[in-house]
Amino acid sequence: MRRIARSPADLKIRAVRGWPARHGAEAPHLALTAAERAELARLAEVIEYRSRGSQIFLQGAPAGFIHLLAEGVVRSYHMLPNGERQILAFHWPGDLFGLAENDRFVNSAETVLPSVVYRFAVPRLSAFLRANPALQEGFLVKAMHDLRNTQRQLIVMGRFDIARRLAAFLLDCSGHETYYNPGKHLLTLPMNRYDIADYLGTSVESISRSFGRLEKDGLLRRQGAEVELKPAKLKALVYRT
Amino acid sequence: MRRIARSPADLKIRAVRGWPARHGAEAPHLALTAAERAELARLAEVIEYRSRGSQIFLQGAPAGFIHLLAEGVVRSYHMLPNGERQILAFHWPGDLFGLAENDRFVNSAETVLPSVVYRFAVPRLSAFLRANPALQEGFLVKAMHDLRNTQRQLIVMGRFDIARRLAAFLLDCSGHETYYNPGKHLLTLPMNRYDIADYLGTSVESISRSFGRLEKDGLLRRQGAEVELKPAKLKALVYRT
DNA sequence: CGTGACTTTGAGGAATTTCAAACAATGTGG
DNA sequence: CCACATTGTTTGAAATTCCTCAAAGTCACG
Repeated sequence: MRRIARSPADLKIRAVRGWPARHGAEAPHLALTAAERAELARLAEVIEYRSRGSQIFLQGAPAGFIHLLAEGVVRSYHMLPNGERQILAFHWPGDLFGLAENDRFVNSAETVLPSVVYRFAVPRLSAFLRANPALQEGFLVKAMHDLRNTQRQLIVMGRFDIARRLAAFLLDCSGHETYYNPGKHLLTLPMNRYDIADYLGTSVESISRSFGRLEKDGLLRRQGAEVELKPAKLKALVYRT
Repeated sequence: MRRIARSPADLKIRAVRGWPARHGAEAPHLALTAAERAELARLAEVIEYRSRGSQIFLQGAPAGFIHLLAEGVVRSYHMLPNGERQILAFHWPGDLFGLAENDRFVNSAETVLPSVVYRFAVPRLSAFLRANPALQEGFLVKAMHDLRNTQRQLIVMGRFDIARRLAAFLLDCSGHETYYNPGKHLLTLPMNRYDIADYLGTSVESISRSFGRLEKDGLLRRQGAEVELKPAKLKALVYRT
């Protein structure tokens, strides 16, 4: 972990409004003004994590900060007393993370890849948001965006079998163009099978078998560390029947 | 469905801050001023649903409103193309509901019991929140509260077997004193077994068998429509091992 | 008192987990 | 640059949980 300088240009918040402000195609990121970005960047400490699996914070620790991912991939997870791990979300650039309850982090966060994080002290950020209603509205929009996504995941966990969960997950990942080549339909998964299993509420073995099943049925092809997707067929599995 | 007059006194928002504003015991509801309550009540239309199972809105319908439950119990659920239903949340008085995406409701909502709902037109509410940063902060706090709860449910669905899911659910319900007598440990469940099954991602039969299992193991006793809980034993099952 | 909605029980079958082990990829020190 | 250790992935077989189908029991209400 190391503090570095960074330009406000890459500060962004990934969220779409549920109720669009104006109609038409909805941008995947909030429209922040240059001034807002600069101010936010000034408030934050920028932290670079140089390796995979770096701890960003631990559940139960005093929670004085809000985190915004600038670059890389992060996992938020919760450990149960028996050692089981449930990954609650993978975070991509533009995502906020680090929910608290009673001033303690509810979950832990670790890098999946080397990452860069903006870290905001809560009191300073709150004060700033109170003074900037437009930005605070942006944070509200982001929270509702995350709520929608978490609810969607709840549907997946409640009603899909493992192969279908995996298909839904792969389609989600393919929404992040840094790791997906839409021309060749080639997905480079940044996380390993254990991560996927702990995210989808199952075991590594079941994930591996589901990959096998989807491959046998022609919905994807494993190619070393990469996966060639057949998006139409995957969607048919996820959304039909 | 009927529109009725109602006093702003019962308008409340159920949420605890993750990062308490001041230290000490955290109130279970946001501290709204009388003026804020009155203003909000003035903005809203009050709708009374006189029977169980009344549709409040349907997924896919144009989403012009935010809903705030004043009285009763409501379920938010999502229907899959094959007719399966996943209940995403039960709402209690003080809960906001009705998430949208692209101006359409993502989920449906129905009353579980006769209920009273404040309905806010989105443009008017947004304008009002923009002009009242303190209230908008309250809505942000509420959204993060709901996000925490949804994540907790994700842990339950991802890592708990059915009996443990049920135990966790019953403990959640016992947090609502309208339906729980803490002296006698007597819980009056407002929803039926189908609702519980569709919330916990399982079948009615499994719910029934889990009730049987928990009863046999002495964690609860079924008494007609009510359930006598042994909270300590239920917590031991949910939080240990 | 009958009817429909809700709940419980039983039995067989399917999906998934668990345990074990082999296999593949990756990185490190000699 | 290779040998070896480590991490990550896949496969097999047995055990378990849960689902599905079927049916009986229970409750509330007109």
